[in-house]
Amino acid sequence: MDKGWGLTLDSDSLGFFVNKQLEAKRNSMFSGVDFPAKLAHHQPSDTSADSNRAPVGVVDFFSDQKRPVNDDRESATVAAVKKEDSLADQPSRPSFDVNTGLGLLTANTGSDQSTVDDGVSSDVEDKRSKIELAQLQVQLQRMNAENQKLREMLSQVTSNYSALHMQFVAVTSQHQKIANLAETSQEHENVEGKLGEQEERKQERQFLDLGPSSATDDPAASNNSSSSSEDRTRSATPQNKDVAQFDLQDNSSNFRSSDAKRIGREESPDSEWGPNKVPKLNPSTNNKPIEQSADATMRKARVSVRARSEAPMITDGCQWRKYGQKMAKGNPCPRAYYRCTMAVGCPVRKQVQRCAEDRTVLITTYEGNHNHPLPPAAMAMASTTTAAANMLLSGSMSSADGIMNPNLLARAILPGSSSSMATISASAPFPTVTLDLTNNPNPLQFQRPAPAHFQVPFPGAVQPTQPQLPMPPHGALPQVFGHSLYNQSKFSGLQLSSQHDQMPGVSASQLAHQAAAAAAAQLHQTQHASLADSVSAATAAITANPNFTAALAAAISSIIGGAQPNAGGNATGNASSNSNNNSKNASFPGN
DNA sequence: CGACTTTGACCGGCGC
DNA sequence: GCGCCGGTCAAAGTCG
Repeated sequence: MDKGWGLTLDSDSLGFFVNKQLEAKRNSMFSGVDFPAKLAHHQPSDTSADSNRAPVGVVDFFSDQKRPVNDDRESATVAAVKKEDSLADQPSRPSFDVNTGLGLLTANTGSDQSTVDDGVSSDVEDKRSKIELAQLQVQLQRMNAENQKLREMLSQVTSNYSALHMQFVAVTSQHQKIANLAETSQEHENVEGKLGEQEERKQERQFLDLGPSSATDDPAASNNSSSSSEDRTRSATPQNKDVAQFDLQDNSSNFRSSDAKRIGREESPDSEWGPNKVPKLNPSTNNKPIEQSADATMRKARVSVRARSEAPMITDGCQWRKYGQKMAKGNPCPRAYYRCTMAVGCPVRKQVQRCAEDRTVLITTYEGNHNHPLPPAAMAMASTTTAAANMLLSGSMSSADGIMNPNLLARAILPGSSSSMATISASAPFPTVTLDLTNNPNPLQFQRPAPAHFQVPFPGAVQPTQPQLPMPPHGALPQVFGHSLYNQSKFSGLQLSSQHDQMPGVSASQLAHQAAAAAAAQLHQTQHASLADSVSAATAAITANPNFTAALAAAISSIIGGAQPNAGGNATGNASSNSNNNSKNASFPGN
């Protein structure tokens, strides 16, 4: 697939369509002047046709430089045309110039220098060449304008599609939620009728435990709770109640207002993490334990990022507080537990552990959604992880019956021989999207994306029909989806236009955000037929661009703080905590 | 002194 | 029921 013209949609049908249109335009445009097809539209997989079209003596100076962005080819073509134009008046000129590619236009004119006499005929030829060149320039300009329009159209269409898709997901989720609530509510009331008040409360608590953690009837009863940490006390802050959480609390809050009143500490952030807080199934209530279990599992969606780093922790723009460290089985390196401290009661936590096989690989697992505004640097990572979680969760809806078939997903992710791009594991306790950014031997190579490693394990064959999509509180995803493709095309441009983050007016965080946007959009697109290609494109966007890689120090986590200093000081104003952590984490796993 | 890390204890789930 | 294991708590220690 042609990656040219800044459209890196790969197998995306829309991009394919647009590229085909562009190709048709180019072919028709240059058909009369015998313009080398490769120059107009480099297509490595179709060299035979190109060679037939290319005149003798033409040097395809792009054939050995498979650069990802063809905008430069356009400009190079125009430059060549202009330069040729300037040289047209010279009495003698080389048949072609390997360095400048001027020979292309020499051949394009169709004039044979060896057979053209000096004098009048030569002047006529020159004038004719000038005219043709002028026409070519006009046509090139027109083509560029049309290309730009097509890009904008593509971006707009993609944006509209993303918006519609998100609306569809939201509406479907709402419908399913209502249906589930109606069903469970009816069963619940039946149970209530049979039990005494105390037993009733117990039942409710058990039901509500599916959402937030241990709900209590009153403050006195809360003392009976097995744990009453200050975190949980803080978590009772009202802000949590309005936050779109990742958890079953939506169900609980929507269940009945009277029930909500009995919840002393609903939406405890601690409830969102850890098997200890995993919803307890109550066999007596018989509330479709399978569905609820799967539902809870979906809400435990995690995004794991594997990246090489000597630093103890990746710098992702957020502030984290370490609250525990454990030795995990099967790994000599301890696992560290961090909690987001940028806002009181933020439910986001992460685990950091070095890979047992390769201790240079740092595995960072995120879970939950921030309930507070994020700095741009953190926004990039949050957008990416949220998008990945969205991809994972909404992927369960891609099938007609709403049940995720891991095999189908596996085939979608692993089409044929490209299985090295992604794997699926069903062994993880929680649905996890694993972004493996460690296998990138040559970040300068773009044409073959670095292997993306997407693990989308689903512990059970039956998945809930409605994942509770975690909507990013920071509201980054809409923009992410809306401009993803265009942004991604920009990345390629960055690779060519600047070698060391010298893009004027573009900060590292902006680059990171753009990168995250592209990655997020690509992740989002993985719900569709072009899953593997989208994944590869997203990963390519992440890994291919060295500037981008540096900029992503605060984002996708292929960029690591500490040992690999962040580009431009990481562009994160809140990295003090992390740097502090780095300095203090002398006993960090693997160090 | 506040924020953070360390680290042993604790808790609940799960498998045998 | 017991032990293992992952995750969390919280007191003590450290640091700026």
